[in-house]
Amino acid sequence: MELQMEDSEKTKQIVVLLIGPPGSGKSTFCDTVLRSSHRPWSRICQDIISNGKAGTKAQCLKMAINSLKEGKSVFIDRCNLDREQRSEFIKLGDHGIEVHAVVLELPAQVCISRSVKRTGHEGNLQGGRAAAVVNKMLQGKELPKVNEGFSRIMFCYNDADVENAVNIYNKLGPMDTLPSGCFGQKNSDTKSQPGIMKFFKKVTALPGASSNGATNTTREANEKTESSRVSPAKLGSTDVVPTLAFPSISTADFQFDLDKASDIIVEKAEEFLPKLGNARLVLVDLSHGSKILSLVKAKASQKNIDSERFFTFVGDITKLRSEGGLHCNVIANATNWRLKAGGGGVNAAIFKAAGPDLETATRVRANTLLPGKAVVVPLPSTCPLHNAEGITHVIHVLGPNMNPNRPDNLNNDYTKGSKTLREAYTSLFEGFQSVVQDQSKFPKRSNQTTIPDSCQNIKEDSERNKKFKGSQDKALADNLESGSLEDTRDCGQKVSKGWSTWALALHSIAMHPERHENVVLEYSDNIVVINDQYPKARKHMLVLARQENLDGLEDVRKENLQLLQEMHKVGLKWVDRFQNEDASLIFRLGYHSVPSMRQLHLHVISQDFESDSLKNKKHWNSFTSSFFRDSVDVLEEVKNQGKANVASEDLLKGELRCNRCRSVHPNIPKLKSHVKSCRSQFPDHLLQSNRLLARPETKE
DNA sequence: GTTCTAGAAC
DNA sequence: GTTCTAGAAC
Repeated sequence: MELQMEDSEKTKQIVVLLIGPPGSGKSTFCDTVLRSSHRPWSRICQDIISNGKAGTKAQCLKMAINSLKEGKSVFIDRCNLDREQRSEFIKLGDHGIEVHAVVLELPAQVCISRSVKRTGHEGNLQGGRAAAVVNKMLQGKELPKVNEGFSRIMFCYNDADVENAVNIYNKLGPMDTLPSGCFGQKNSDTKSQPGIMKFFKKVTALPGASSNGATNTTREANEKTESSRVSPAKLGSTDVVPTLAFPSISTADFQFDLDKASDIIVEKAEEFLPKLGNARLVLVDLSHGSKILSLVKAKASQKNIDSERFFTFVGDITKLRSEGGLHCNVIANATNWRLKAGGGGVNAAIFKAAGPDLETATRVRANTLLPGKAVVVPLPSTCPLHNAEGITHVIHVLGPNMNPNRPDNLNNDYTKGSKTLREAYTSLFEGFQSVVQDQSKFPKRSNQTTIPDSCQNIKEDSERNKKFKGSQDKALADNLESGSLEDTRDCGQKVSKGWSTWALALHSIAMHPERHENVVLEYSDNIVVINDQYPKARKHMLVLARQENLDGLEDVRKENLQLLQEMHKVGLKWVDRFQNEDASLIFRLGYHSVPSMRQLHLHVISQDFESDSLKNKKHWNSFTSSFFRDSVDVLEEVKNQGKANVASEDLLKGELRCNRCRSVHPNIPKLKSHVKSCRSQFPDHLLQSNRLLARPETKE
């Protein structure tokens, strides 16, 4: 007891090994503790230790030693399922440092389904593979024992146990220690498993612990559990939750009233949380004494807003993960109307930390920003913020200017100011919402990669390289392969990597229709209309979008809706023209799920498919399977869910079916001869919603 | 995206 | 033998 008292006077570092399979909630555990603990922690996660990618055990050990030297306690966030895997980390405890284990023994099904569902995990375990991996790992599992060298082991079997454990470490101050022993284990092959509730009684009864923080900690944790205000499954539902970190808009330079601003922040957070799934919003400020943070914190708690999903955080918004242990995949930038680096505060810091990549990526999206508006900018994977902090998007947002010493201020008009600030947060949170939706449905994208995921990237790179093959010199190819260079051809504009030269033709026409008079049928500021060079039917033309960075359907977002509507309208106009010439022509308007050529283009194609250029299965299936996405459906989807669904390229390899009667044919010539004479009605699906455009008298 | 062609399918 | 496809090359 005496010893314990003495020890508690000094900082008492600990090493905590998390033990559990993928999906058991290890990362969430660490993140939650790191977020609010007063003890300096370092989370050592093998999944991201190598520049955001999976690394080795040796790297983890090295980093752990460094962190311990810096006086931090460490979480070892890797599976650590067998004794051998754990042994070297236990040795870290040789110099008076305690080594703890927290065992996340959640039902395998829970872990598997989380692993399968997860889209933002820093590791590499998505899709159905997860089940196999988790199962295999669990087979080799050895539960930790005190005699391995742990001074303390805690077992968690459900979310409530996990929450208790989190709280215990959460509240553990730098001087505090926790009682030694084995806690919470269910099937007792050890003697000391009093179960979680018994454990609390035991701890509060410990005389030596009564003066240190651990007692209070555990008691509070206990009370929290007993009052059962903890919503289940809040913890560990995914390992990395989509999180937006944002600074308070307009309250620094623009001198917006803090009290009013905090009302608006809380109001908007409350409004958006329900729309954001499990995603989190974090208000960040650099200083500990931040008034806006405390105001927001108080108001949020008054309104009973879920503090797991909306909270405040003190730290540098550009170093939240590396220095604060808080992983935010999206950060907001309180920017200036020119969307330029400089000025001061957050804007300068973010542009500086992100390097020139951010400026380039921003320029592609917008040149200026109005107060109340926001623009979402995906960070290229080359960007330091992406690599080091796991930030995939920066959302620039401009708030109202209430600073009387600055030009264009609102002259203390808070009616207008508040309206604009509300609008700013709405734009910001909507932007975040669109990112969350993208990332949950399309976790893989090379130029807009969400979370480091080496396997996906490798796969995608090789896919892209297929298109790329043979078109460039080897040096460039190698550079692209390693992801170190961006393609700077074509007007010197940066483009996402991987498009071969032939695939750029449409992009070039879209950007410079005036240079392609011979093929361009018409163009406006937003669209270019051309005949398809290799028409796959009697009439086949393309409506190209003229917007940069809109390479295909996958890139389409809500903000492009108007453009899509215009493209559709122009397509309809041409259908009308063609049908005036030949009323028997029947058309469909739509997009290829995955285009071969860069630049979003709408196909306007007659359904006869009478063409010598239609030569192979890929041609046929790209227009007649669900790989072809009808423009009407795309419009609906973008309107309702902020993006369009895209079908798998596998559909292109499917059997050859007649587009009318759906009969199967063995090869292209036979299919074509059948199609030429097939007079069956089109499938029901196409007869609905104007997917098929036919003149009334010819509609069969 | 197309062209070319080896070799599979018939 | 010819027809047709699939994959490499561009």
